Amino acid sequence: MRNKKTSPLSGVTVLERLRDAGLRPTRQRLALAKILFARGHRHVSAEQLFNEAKSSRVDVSLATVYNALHDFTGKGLLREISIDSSSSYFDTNTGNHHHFYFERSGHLEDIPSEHVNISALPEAPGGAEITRVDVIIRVKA
Amino acid sequence: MRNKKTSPLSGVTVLERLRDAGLRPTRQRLALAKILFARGHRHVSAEQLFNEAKSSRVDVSLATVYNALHDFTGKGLLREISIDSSSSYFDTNTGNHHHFYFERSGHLEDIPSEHVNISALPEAPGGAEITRVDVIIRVKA
DNA sequence: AAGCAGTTTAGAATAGTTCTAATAATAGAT
DNA sequence: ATCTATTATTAGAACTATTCTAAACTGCTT
Repeated sequence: MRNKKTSPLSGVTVLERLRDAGLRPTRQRLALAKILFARGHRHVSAEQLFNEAKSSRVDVSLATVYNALHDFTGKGLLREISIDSSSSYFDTNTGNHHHFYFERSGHLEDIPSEHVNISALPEAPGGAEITRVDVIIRVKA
Repeated sequence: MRNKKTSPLSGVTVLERLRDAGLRPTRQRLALAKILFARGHRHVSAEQLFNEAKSSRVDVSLATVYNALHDFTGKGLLREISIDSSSSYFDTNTGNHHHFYFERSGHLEDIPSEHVNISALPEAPGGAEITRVDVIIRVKA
């Protein structure tokens, strides 16, 4: 086996990120995490990630892609979004923000939370704790 | 032929509602519409509606339930909501409002639009038209 | 009453996701 | 380094929600 962990920047950082999250940095998880976190924030479906992995000659099964996405989500590295019941998206931006949803293309775009101002939020019934507030602006495009 | 149009939203009114929407008031659509619109607003899944129909000895196929839900949605009698990628809900309240989503039970509850105040909505990219703005408040219950 | 477009239906098909249980890899102790 | 217990990966089967198919039926107009 070549390629120990001599990769420039991405390799090591991604590895630390997995370790810090308490996830074993396996070959597959590292490869997927690199694809996910290498560049800026993105929204991916399981199928998309699976295909990208294949294209970059990373050999992972679809089940592993699902496992990784859920593991990452469970540890707060990703956030799951279901806008359209046909499939889920995973957002690498786990901070507080909202979304434009382009109905025609099914594409998502982040809206920084400062750009949306919500006032007068109602109390949750029975004093239940609010997990989060999602604002989805659907646009016809 | 009792029960002609004694209650505001039963029998005849439902029939008129379908006709006005340009939908043929078939036996099945009438029965489903009665279940949906008889009482106050509600959120139903296809499976739920199918079961309620069975319980009230209305003989409809699951395919017809799906057809009806989509036809009603297409004509503005219902509004589709996908919060959880596992299944869709149809809301008999088609007016402007938002939702509490109870994560544990998967239950939905309406929030009148007056109870949420959104200011500073961003422009849609490329001047695209905004179809609607959904606010989902997820609560841990 | 007759014809036809619009509906319904059972069951097959599909899409996305999860499960199974066998195999392999990792972390930590030796 | 090696051993071991634990955790991860995998192919393929299974599952769930939904859509499709194509044949039978119904409500509407004439």
